[in-house]
Amino acid sequence: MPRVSSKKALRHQQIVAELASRPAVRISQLAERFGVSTETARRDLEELSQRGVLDRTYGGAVTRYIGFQPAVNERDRHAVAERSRIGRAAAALVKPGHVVMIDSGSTTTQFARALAAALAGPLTVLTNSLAVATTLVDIADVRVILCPGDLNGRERGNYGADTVSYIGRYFADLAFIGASGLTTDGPTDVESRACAVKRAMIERARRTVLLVDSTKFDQKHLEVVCPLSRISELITDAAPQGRLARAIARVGMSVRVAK
Amino acid sequence: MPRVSSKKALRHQQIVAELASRPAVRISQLAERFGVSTETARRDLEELSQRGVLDRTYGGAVTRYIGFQPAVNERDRHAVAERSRIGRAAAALVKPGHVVMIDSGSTTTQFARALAAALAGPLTVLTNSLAVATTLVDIADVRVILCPGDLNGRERGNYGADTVSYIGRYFADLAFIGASGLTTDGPTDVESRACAVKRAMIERARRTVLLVDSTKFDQKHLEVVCPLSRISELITDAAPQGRLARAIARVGMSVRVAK
DNA sequence: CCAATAATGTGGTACTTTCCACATTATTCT
DNA sequence: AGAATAATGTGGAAAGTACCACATTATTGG
Repeated sequence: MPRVSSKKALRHQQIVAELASRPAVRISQLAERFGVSTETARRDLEELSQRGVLDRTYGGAVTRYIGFQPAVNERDRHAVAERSRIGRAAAALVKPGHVVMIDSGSTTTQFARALAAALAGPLTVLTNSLAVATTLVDIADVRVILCPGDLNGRERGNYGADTVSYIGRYFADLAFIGASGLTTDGPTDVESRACAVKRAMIERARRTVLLVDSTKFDQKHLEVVCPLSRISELITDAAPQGRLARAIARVGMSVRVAK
Repeated sequence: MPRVSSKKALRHQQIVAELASRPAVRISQLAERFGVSTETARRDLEELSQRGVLDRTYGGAVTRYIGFQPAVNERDRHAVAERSRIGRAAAALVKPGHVVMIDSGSTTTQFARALAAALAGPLTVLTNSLAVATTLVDIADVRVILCPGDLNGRERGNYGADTVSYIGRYFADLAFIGASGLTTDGPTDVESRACAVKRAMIERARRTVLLVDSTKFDQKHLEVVCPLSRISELITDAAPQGRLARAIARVGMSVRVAK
């Protein structure tokens, strides 16, 4: 597996991140921004296009996933950048041959995009998210297993008893989970049925990686997903502080701040 | 006052339509297709961009509208009108409160669109197609149940043993099935796993409606889905002829020609 | 550390797009 | 019909992009 920190892979990730917040990029802009020749930028786009991550146009490229990313106002675009960084850091944890479970949500969708851009080698993905599924399905060597269930229109994901019991039939190396909040009691979410799906994934994975941006810290929502101790690793964009930081340290969770 | 039928307005409409089925258009292509100079095509895009309908790129434009469909191939694009008519006719069979199963495919996707436009009253939809699911999920009073399975990238649908056994847990009033061909032996398909899913739906539905356009008549493909006698109704765009017509009459299948 | 390989840059040519001013051709209004 | 206006085409210069072969510079694996 190529090092995620190689210059090329980094550019690829940033290109994908860029396309998450705007519909098109231009080769000349990319070349200037990355400080590389236009030829290199062109080769980047060519490669990503080959892998099905984006579509080439004359002079640039367009995103292939229009339909999932409204992201218009500046604040949203900012959040996209944070989530994209988190996604990239998380993608580095995935090794060839892994079986991973991916929750639904905007952060995990960014994670899927980063994975699509960075991945080389076989991978099996089980998810209840349509966005994650469609992002990864065109990538070579990736097998996507989509969970059944009642389709939730807002989240574009499957929930319900069927979803939970289906997940129970699999084992995974890693589960990547999002949440609406992270408290000293554990991750929380506004939606009960989403919590049940997250729990099911956590139960069936050797390790659980929680992906939340720092705005979620200390946000209490309807339901606690699981105790902090069930989370193996936290990936976020800024280090937790105070009580939350102490609670995290107490349970021995490793924290990675994506930069 | 701008006439809607002016050449310019017509081009504008066609450009927008084009961007509904592909992510990007190129000025040189548009100029050639419309038989106008590239300068005119450029002015078209410039104007549409000004009005917020699309986003300019170097050499072309990309759609600003979110929520479109996965790539359809060139051949499919031509038969859109026929399939749309078939879809509308099929939608008339669906009554409030029904439980329907919908196969994956371009014709059944058109059917889902027609259903979304025509529907009044509650409906439960079980499908293995991501396109069908996303088309219907936002419609009020429609419950969408998405089958599990291995996601097939080309078809944007779920297939496999899980899909089949999941379908076996439900009962439906109607199953809407597509096929690559229709012969005197029954509907045929190029893909074995797709056949298995169709069979499962047919098995669990009181009545089965087959949606195929007339270009599929007498097309033999890899595998026969089921005998003709298992199909309750055929909806197509032109009446079958010769042996096929006689075979259809013999089993008492009703035929509806959508116009 | 060296050799092999991957990634990147360079330079040149051919092609494409942009932009602009202006000519030409519809179309509309009275 | 005739004038005014809108739409479109033309041509050329400037800029941008694609493509290719090859040189140069990392990076990787022994």
